[in-house]
Amino acid sequence: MGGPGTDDVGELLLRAARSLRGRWREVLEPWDLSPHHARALLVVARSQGMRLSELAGALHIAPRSATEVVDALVERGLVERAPDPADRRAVRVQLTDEGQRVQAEVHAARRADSRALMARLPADERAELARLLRRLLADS
Amino acid sequence: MGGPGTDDVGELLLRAARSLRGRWREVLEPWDLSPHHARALLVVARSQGMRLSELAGALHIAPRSATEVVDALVERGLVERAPDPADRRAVRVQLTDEGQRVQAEVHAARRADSRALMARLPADERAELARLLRRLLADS
DNA sequence: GACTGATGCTGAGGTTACCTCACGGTGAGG
DNA sequence: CCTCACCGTGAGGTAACCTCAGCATCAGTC
Repeated sequence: MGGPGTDDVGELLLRAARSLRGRWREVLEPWDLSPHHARALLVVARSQGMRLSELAGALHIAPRSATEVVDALVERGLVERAPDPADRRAVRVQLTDEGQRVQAEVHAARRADSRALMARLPADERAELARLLRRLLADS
Repeated sequence: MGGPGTDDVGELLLRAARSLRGRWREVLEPWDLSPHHARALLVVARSQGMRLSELAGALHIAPRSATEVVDALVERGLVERAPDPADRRAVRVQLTDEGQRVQAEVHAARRADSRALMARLPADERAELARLLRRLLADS
């Protein structure tokens, strides 16, 4: 808008985040992954063999919805379900080799892009930005 | 990876924005408005009598989708369609009195909330944050 | 003044990412 | 072994998008 002075820092924050997400979406195109699925892939990579319900928690979605996310990733051959030997109700989710590979590539690409954006600021200002954001998030 | 210090400023940015949006959603509850509809209401308020296609542009959605947004707001009695005297194909959208009232309230509430969050930072740091974010947004 | 091609909105129908509810399989404590 | 809690999933629903087709209208050409 270019309102008066846009003293509204919140609006700036949202716009910056939107820009970042837009870039991310573009970055993901080569792999034909939605940001959503990429995020799930990353979470699974972070803790292999996690339960479906844990995944749901990590993604802040209902357990039922985690089933669908996993279905989609399984269909793409990126993750697989494995029975939990200790609890036959539970299902453990882990990356396939393909999933491992894709996850690594995507993660690297995202990181590179994020870094490219942040390169607009010199290192010290970037650190300052991080500090300020962390402070905002102190207690949610 | 939660790496050492999460040098990933991008992630912090996204998290801060998510937190802000979550709060916004709560703020809107009393009016039973989705963030989406509230945003549309605000856009219409900013330029009364705008065309549906303009609204679509401002919201970055397809023209067809603007029809639906307006339908919803009309149903809630917040906006109304008016014929464009100069072009009988076009439809102009404007706030009803109720819409005007609600928009003002919502806008004030959102602003107050954003301000409450930002109050975690002293004024000078807030200004610094705004400066840094603006720089990130410099060109898309 | 009629023809042609663009433009503005909307009906029909599809997709994605969520949700709740109900259910069968399983674990765990009394 | 019985009940009660918990795990994942089928069924079915919603919100916010989309594309495509169609009708009304406008603007320029002859």
